[in-house]
Amino acid sequence: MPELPEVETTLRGIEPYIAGAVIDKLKVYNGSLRWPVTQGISEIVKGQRLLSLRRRAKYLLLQLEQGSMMIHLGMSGSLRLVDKNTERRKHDHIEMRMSNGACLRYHDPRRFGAWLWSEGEHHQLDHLGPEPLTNEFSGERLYDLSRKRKIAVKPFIMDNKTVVGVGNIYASEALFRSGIRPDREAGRVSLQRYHVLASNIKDVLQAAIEQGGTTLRDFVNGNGEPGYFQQTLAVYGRGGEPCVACGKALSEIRLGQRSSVFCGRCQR
DNA sequence: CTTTCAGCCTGACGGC
DNA sequence: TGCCGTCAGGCTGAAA
Repeated sequence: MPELPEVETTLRGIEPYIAGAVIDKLKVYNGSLRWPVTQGISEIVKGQRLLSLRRRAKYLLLQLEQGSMMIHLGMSGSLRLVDKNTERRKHDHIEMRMSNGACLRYHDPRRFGAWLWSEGEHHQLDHLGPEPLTNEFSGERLYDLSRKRKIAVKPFIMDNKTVVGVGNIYASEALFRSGIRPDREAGRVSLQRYHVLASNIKDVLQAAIEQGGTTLRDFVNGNGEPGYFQQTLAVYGRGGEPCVACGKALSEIRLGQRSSVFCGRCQR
């Protein structure tokens, strides 16, 4: 499940091999993704130079001479660079061949991802909050946005309007590090504690991005799946197991349809 | 306005 | 062995 660090790692992994090259061919084998892949995209992008790549939230944006392609990896998507003769795997839905020989394949078993072209803005980006690793995202922002909000703090920080790129794994870990219960009302967390939380969100994401850097070579003839799983997770996926800090069995509840694991002693 | 929730999809896994 | 139900989860859009 790619979260922001995995998307950032994917960007850094593929960018050196395809930026500046011309798209020779884009082949869509199965365009039935989260939204249908843009009609006629192969003809639109053929022969266009890929000018630059960037990331916004968990979206990858590929700037072309005319318009841009926006890719989302959804729950199970990945991109990898392969030799063009490599046999296509099951769930390899899109292939992009470049003038320099690079061949990029989009793999997505659950097809929750997206691959769209637009001449102008991609409206999915219209109402996104700030990037977590910028100064726009801060404890003050969390505090200000949460006043009088009854929503639990965990779904509050996972809301893309609050801050982008904080999925279930990193929300759970950041709350544990901050000693805040995930089901606490967002409006009942102090400014001081939101400072700590914002700082921990930045730290866990930054650490994961740095770890991702060690797996970049996997994007060339590798599986294209960066190793977020290598990161030590204190609570995520550990319901019932002992807290790494105090030993008490970790609690597991559901918030906003997502499993939430926390320590009832360390988090208040 | 805020909050909740169904639905999209496949693979892994547990129970029988 | 295989069948069935459940879970995983980002995001949207509709309902409450």
